[in-house]
Amino acid sequence: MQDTYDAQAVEREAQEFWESRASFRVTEDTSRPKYYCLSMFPYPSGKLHMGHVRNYTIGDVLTRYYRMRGYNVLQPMGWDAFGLPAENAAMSNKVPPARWTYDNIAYMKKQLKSLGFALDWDRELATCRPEYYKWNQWLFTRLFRKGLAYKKTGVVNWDPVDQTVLANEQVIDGRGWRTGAVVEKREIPMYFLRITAYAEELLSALDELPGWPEQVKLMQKNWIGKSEGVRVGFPYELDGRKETLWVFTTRADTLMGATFCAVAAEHPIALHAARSNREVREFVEECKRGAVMEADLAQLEKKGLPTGIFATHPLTGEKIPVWVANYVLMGYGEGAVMAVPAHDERDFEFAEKYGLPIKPVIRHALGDTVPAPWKPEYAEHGVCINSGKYDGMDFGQAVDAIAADLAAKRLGEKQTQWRLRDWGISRQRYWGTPIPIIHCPACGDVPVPEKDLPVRLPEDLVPDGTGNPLARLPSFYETKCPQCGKDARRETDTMDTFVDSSWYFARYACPDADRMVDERARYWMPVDQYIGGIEHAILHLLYSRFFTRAMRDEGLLPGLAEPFTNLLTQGMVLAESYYTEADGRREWVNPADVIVEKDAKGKVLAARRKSDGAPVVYGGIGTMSKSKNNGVDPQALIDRYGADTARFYTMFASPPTNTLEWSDESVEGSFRFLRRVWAFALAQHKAHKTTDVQKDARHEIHATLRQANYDMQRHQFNTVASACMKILNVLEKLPSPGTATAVEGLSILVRLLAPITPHLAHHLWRECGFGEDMLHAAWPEPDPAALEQDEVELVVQVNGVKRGTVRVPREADRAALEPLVTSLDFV
RNA sequence: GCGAAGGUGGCGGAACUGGUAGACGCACCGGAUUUAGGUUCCGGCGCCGCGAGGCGUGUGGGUUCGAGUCCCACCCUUCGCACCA
Repeated sequence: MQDTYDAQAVEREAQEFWESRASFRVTEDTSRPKYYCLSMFPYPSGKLHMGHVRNYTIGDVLTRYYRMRGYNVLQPMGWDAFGLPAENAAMSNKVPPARWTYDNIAYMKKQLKSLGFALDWDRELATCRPEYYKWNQWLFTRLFRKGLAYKKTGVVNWDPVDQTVLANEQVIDGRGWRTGAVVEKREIPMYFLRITAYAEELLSALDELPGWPEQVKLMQKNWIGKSEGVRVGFPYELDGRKETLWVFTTRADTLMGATFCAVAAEHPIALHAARSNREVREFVEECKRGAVMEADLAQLEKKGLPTGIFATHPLTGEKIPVWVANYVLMGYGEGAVMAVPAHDERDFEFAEKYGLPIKPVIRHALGDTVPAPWKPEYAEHGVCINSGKYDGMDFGQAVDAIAADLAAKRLGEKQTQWRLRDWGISRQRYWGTPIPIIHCPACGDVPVPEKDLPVRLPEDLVPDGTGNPLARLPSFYETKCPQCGKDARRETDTMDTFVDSSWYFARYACPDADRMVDERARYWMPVDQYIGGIEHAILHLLYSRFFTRAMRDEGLLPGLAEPFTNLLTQGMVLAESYYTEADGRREWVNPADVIVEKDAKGKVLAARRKSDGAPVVYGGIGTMSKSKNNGVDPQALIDRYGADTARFYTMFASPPTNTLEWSDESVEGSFRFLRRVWAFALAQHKAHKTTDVQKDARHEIHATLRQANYDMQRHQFNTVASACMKILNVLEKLPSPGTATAVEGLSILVRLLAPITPHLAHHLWRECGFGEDMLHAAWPEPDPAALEQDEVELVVQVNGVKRGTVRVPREADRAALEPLVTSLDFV
């Protein structure tokens, strides 16, 4: 055994050992319980970032932990390889996205291997390969024939200078990121997946996911947004034609207080008014400017204009004005709302601003009137007033009565409304899965027949930022109709990359299958533990739940509804940022190049740049980003301290679900700990062995182990790491090496460390003679004799009234304790 | 704007059911060893105070014998967004 801890040598040796034995290759084995541990696959952006290291270390700790407990564990890895950054890189480097992507994959794979993850690389997949995206296309054509995929118009961000569609990300403050031009909304035909067909099931099944964080389930529930209400019709006339303006409301009890209606700028009424009224036309134009991002729209000042059109109130017969308003969205519900200013905050503000009538129809906690300013009580349920025959009814009675009266007039009925909308998957971009549709002038939209799949994406194009190069490539889009054989045009839009990531977990079970998935998926699915960033709490996870059901209903995954049994959402990795300021311009300085000065108590006094000593300003803590130059390259960490230190640090520094704030100093502490472990093991290695048992130390080690076992179960890896440090502290204080307690303590410590620092554990396990391959060493199960509590709980009473409990060590001398609390009684 | 989560020393975090707040690590301070140290070891370390003591878990209230933990209001930070109907 070497005198000093040489991480690089230890890690090389362990990795070669695992490689030579194919330690992590797994097959279906029905004799053992299976455990499918999956981390969200990376986008091949170039190199690993700290978020990857954290994510995959969590997965690897669980993988190795379950392996040591005898499970048949699958941990695969692949690449979410389609997407926008590859096109951007292509534009700046003049290299095809494919080339850039494959180069990145090769480099990042090398990095992942250097971290020693227990991955089955035989199952690697990349979504940009035809063998993979063929099945995106295949499933799409199946869903298309079923009507679960369909075409309609959707709204996109349009850059009028580059004549191209922009992603939300490419719109900055309402302008195109390359051109600076004000972005416009534009409606274009797109393909949608009918996720709303599964809305009810996606919602109700959340109750049967005990292994998911409540927070994520709640966010999904709110996202799906089931609401029970009434669809109400307001008749109106347009150029002599009788029409009905339909709105949806959850507050039909307030219908008698509706004093106007508001429609979206894209609504037919608004468009009609725009033709004859210049003001309305300008307002509609104004609403079209700007991006489609809903978070931005929500913060716009509420504005509107009367359309000059009046609708008839379905109950009173009164004429009420129809306004066009920027806060009404065409994509939600009917694109129109009825406004009840007295009992809705937004309508209240709007009515106040434009002098529209406010008619209270509900008795609320503060009375029968609704004086400004707005009070939340106005929106609460109450008894109807000023509502004619509905006076005195409560919410439920009024809704029932009004819905019945509307139904009698054929102007309404009860309806369930969902917030969830169908999923638009068309992207006017090159680097994605081609949508397998052929547009035939005679036959219409024809799905590509199975025998012609995949529709291959040419891999040698270089986009230039002015639209999809596929649309300029006749050899791609010129084709024949598969039905009639006449000239036809192939669809050039590609799929949203969320399609790729909505089923990859099932493909890992059978990466070489000649079908989308085969029977091996029945063995491995569902994923037992899924790990990934909290930022995917809604979209990716919801789409995956939808896809699993769609695949189930295609007969691909019989009986499977939920893809992920347990979900762990890791927190973001954050870092401090610093900048220098000159002429009002900020230059961001990487934290690695900053020296921080502290006072005698460790408080930060000042910071300066290493190179020239220039003072730098603290820019706060935040996610690692290029713009703030505060990224920490994990490769530097691995090169300097080794993979085990990187792994130990990321586990130890913070509980997995919290944000992790980067700290160079703590890395050093982790490395120092591993070196101490090495030194202790070396001393045992050299020592003369005795059978001496140090009772107190042994007791403390086992107590710490029990706590660590418990913490591992609840995924508190940071306290497991702390437990390792505590055990070493105990071991180092033993009077002499080589005792039975020292040897047993070391074997416990190494086994506890094995999931976190597998290379070091592997090496010490062999050197200290515990066995050849520690992957087969059982996780230390608590000693049943010691399982009895380490502490006993004493109930403290005063005059017979329970005043709490006191925990004392089991060995504590009760007689010695009693005098300290003479006024109390122990029970 | 809406939905979700979180605020504990100089820092990351412990504290399981309401019961000694600050485990473990970092930083910092003191000491020892060392030719030296960005080494190792030992000790100290919430704040105020010479001290006795007082104050302390974002802020302000409340429940309780007892609150980091439960309730109400507010402030701040982070994540998500297809705004609300």
